[in-house]
Amino acid sequence: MKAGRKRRRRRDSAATRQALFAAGATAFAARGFDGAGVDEIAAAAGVNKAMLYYHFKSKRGLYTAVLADMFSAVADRVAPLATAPGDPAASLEAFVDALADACRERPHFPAIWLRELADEGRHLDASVVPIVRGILDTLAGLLARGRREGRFREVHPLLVQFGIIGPLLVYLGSAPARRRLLADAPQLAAIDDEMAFAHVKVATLATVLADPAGDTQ
Amino acid sequence: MKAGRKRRRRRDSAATRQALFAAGATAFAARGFDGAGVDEIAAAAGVNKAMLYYHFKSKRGLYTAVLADMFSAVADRVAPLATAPGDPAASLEAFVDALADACRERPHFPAIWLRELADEGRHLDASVVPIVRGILDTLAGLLARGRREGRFREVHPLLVQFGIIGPLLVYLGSAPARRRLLADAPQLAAIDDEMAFAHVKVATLATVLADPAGDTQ
DNA sequence: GTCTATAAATAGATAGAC
DNA sequence: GTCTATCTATTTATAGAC
Repeated sequence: MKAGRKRRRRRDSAATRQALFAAGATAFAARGFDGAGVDEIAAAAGVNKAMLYYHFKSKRGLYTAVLADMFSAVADRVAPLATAPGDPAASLEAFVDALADACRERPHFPAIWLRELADEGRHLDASVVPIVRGILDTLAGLLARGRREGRFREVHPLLVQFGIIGPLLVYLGSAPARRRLLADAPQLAAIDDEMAFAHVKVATLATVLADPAGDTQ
Repeated sequence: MKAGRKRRRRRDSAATRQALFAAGATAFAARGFDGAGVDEIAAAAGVNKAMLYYHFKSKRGLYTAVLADMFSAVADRVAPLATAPGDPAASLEAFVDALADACRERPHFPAIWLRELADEGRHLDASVVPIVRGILDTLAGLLARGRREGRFREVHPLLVQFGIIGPLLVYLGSAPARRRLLADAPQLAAIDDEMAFAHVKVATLATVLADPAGDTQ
């Protein structure tokens, strides 16, 4: 009975933390770090505001937890691709899929990343920086492998990175804005997710694949 | 003398307004609508805070003025491209250049647009919506022309739009963040603007150009 | 048109009871 | 672990003198 009570308490605590996390992620995506208020976050989570400070220490602490979860998810997925066997082009497509999957599981992901890019890293905790950096290093490794194997041209990793996340984040992150702006043009607003991902892959491969003729420049 | 005084007063007033506009654009780009404070904006402009309300009515009024200037500049530049004579592919590259030029003249442009995309249109005044819409319509017209002439495949205008502005805004808008995150890897951080624009053009054309063989699917 | 002073509201954060 | 009540700082905005 004592143990039972303990277990229940622990589960409730984890549920509270999880509710705050989810509400925070949603609020930060929709309104940004400065726009989201701790009052609304707590209200949306259905818990008291003081709980936010108990579980995450501060508004910034909650934000950092959301960011770490986001970027870790991507980093874990893409890590194997830098040294994976097989066609580098397939690995590059898998890199796009990994990003797309992480975004699908976390609807708050694209908007938060878009804001973070514009934010001069002001809200980016030092603990998250290496994670983001790891993602870029993985892509650079993948591109180097493709080049060693003669499949890829020499391209700047950041340009490839931006060529992928740019359209992806803008497409997924602007969905709410699109619904407002294009409410009167449904045929314009209608896009299929898979079509968008395929588009990104075509565009990306076109910039990195070596000329079939064989010259690398 | 009376006229002279009048003229001088008018010029000073315009200068005040212009200083507020510039300071506001910079602050909104760096910190977002909610993150930027009217106090800092006025201080950065070197004028009194009350002047902001006199000239722009509210913080939101200033923000709307900045947005209208941004999107009007793009809309004006691209407008002729929908019906321009000549190769549609060249027009599409000119579309990219028009965006790039507007960003070059307005360093605040990319970051503000990035934030706006994530913002569910919350800070987008109704007067600005048709301007943004016009840009998209121009691109749709350009793509339709290219398809009529057999040069382009059938592609969703929004995908092309996102394929262009995504990398472009992310590349240009993340410059401050990049300087922070990649301070220790200058060879990674070093990108030439022209290289980035060329990259975007290659990626875009690859997704819209019809197969040279002639089949449109 | 420009400034000073201040109102009015809201923000993030904490102390302490339970 | 959770809630109530509150503190303090900051924010947008305005009234009124010059």
